[in-house]
Amino acid sequence: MPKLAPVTDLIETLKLLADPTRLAIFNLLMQGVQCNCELGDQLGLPMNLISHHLKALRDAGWVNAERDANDARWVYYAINPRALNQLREQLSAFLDPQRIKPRQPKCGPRVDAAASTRVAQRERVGK
Amino acid sequence: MPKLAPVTDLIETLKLLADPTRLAIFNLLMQGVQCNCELGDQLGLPMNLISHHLKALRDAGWVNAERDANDARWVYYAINPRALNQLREQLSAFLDPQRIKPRQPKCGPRVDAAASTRVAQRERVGK
DNA sequence: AATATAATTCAATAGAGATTGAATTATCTC
DNA sequence: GAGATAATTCAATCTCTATTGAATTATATT
Repeated sequence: MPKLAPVTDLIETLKLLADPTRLAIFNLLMQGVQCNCELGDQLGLPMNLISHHLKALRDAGWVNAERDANDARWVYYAINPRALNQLREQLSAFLDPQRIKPRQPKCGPRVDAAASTRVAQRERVGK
Repeated sequence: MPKLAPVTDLIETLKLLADPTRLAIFNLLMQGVQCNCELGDQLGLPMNLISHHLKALRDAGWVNAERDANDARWVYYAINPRALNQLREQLSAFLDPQRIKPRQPKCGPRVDAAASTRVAQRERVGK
């Protein structure tokens, strides 16, 4: 079991987003409120499949569901704006270029006096 | 085949990032240059697996590889800063809250005169 | 109450890709 | 050149989960 602790939160986020169908649904919701059947029509997919992915998005708290006030058979889905912001911040923090620091790899020949000596020796020998 | 065209680029990006092992590798590289064996040690994973994921990251242009100048057996891996910025921008654009527009779902009972009428009628009938 | 509609749930299948182990390549040291 | 070391490549397996089809739930209409 590898040491993945530092990224366990993020991986859940990314796995959720990384499915083509689910991402396409999410993308349509980013254009505004939609109902299940409308999503299915636009993507050419059956309702139960849409439902399945919407459940995953709801369980994660990314999407809110609301029944039609006049006819409760219809359910409208919308992006949860708070969750969207958290998502943005989570990714932005992870990908922050400032995180990259100058660094000496711990393995490999040391780039120090010893190494310089070795190089010098090799060059002499090579001649 | 669903209409996923709008997200085909992004899905490649996300699939690449959404694997726990690969993300852990990426995360270590975000801390600075590392060689294969060092990554394997820290994650407790075999070199060939590390290699496999590094290849995927290199193929995508996210990671650069450079051989040690003194001993070419060692290869050092580092995040490609340009690619990192593109990645950030791609995700940031997709998740931009500004994209969400007010919208009437096209299905469901119309929230218009007809609907109001229906509601009014139902209420009368219900009584 | 009976029928129709929107959506969800459930069980089974199928497919993608991560992991594993072995073989191979490239480079260095002696 | 022979042996050692870092890394990669290859083929086979295993696992996870998206998809599919059928059954079920919830609500509305007549």
